[in-house]
Amino acid sequence: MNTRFAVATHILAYLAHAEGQPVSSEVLASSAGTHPVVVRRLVSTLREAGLVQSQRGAGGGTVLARPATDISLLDVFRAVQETEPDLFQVNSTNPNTHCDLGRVMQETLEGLFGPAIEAMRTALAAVSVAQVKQELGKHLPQGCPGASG
Amino acid sequence: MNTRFAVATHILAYLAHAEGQPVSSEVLASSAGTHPVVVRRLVSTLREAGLVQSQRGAGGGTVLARPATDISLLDVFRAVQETEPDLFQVNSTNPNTHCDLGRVMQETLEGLFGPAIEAMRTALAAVSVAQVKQELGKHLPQGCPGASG
DNA sequence: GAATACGTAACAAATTCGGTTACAAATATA
DNA sequence: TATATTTGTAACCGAATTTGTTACGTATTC
Repeated sequence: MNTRFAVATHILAYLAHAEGQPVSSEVLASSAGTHPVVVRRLVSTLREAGLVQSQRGAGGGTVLARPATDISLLDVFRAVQETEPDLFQVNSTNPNTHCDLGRVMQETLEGLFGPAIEAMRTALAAVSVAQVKQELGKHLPQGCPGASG
Repeated sequence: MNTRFAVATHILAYLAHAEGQPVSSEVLASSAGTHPVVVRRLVSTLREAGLVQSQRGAGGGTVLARPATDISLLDVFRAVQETEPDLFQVNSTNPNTHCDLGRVMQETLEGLFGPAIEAMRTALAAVSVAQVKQELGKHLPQGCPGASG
């Protein structure tokens, strides 16, 4: 799987910590251990999803579009995993023409996987970016930016 | 994502329907709309996981290693998704050395994603291959192999 | 011994992903 | 206005993954 979900969460947690101060893609990239352009790509996606806002030019950067308590991991997941409906990709390439078993199998599996996906969504929806930030603070050693205390 | 999970489930449902009669990779491939070697590769994985048994030679093929009611979708998922623990891959490549935020973020996300993954596992564990076969029968038009009635 | 069928290695084409460079557009500031 | 900063995005590369395919050895039945 790709790392977009994790990096996006990383970015959002960082923005939550910045508390409204615009953060540049360079800083975010440095923190997440990736390239600024990768960050900008991700931020573009997050912006389309309405999770962040960006400002060009000197002193610009990205800020959260709404309180961190109002952004769930499900929001993030939906934003960056454009293939979310295919989490369990069911399409077995070329379904056999014989009674169209392939299509039927697809329908059946979708129905059976549904509860699994729904369960995961529910669990993701229960966690906010604010919580992520809070957890991060707990785990960070003292003296680090974002550390509690 | 890859189609292995879906194809593997397809194969197992077919084997459940065959009720102990060995099924060749050619027949399975035809049903799943793929190549016999692809099936054999998958079957190899399922065999290592103890879900099926194979017999070489004329009249050979693959059969379920235990009752279809005792094989859950979670078993299948675990067997074919060797990257299961990375369902939510957290590693953001090169964590920044600064306070090792990358590692901390990884720990934090793993802790927060845990419940989501667990919820999905639980839901997958609740569905057996026998149920898949049964659902398939319901969806198949009458007169097709496996159709109910 | 011949036919059947699996087991597996090897390879190619397609896709995906992350990183990188490059450059236009926007914005603050001197 | 001129310059520095920063985003937005296209383009490309290399690595990895996935699927399909061929090839061939091995096991089993007849």
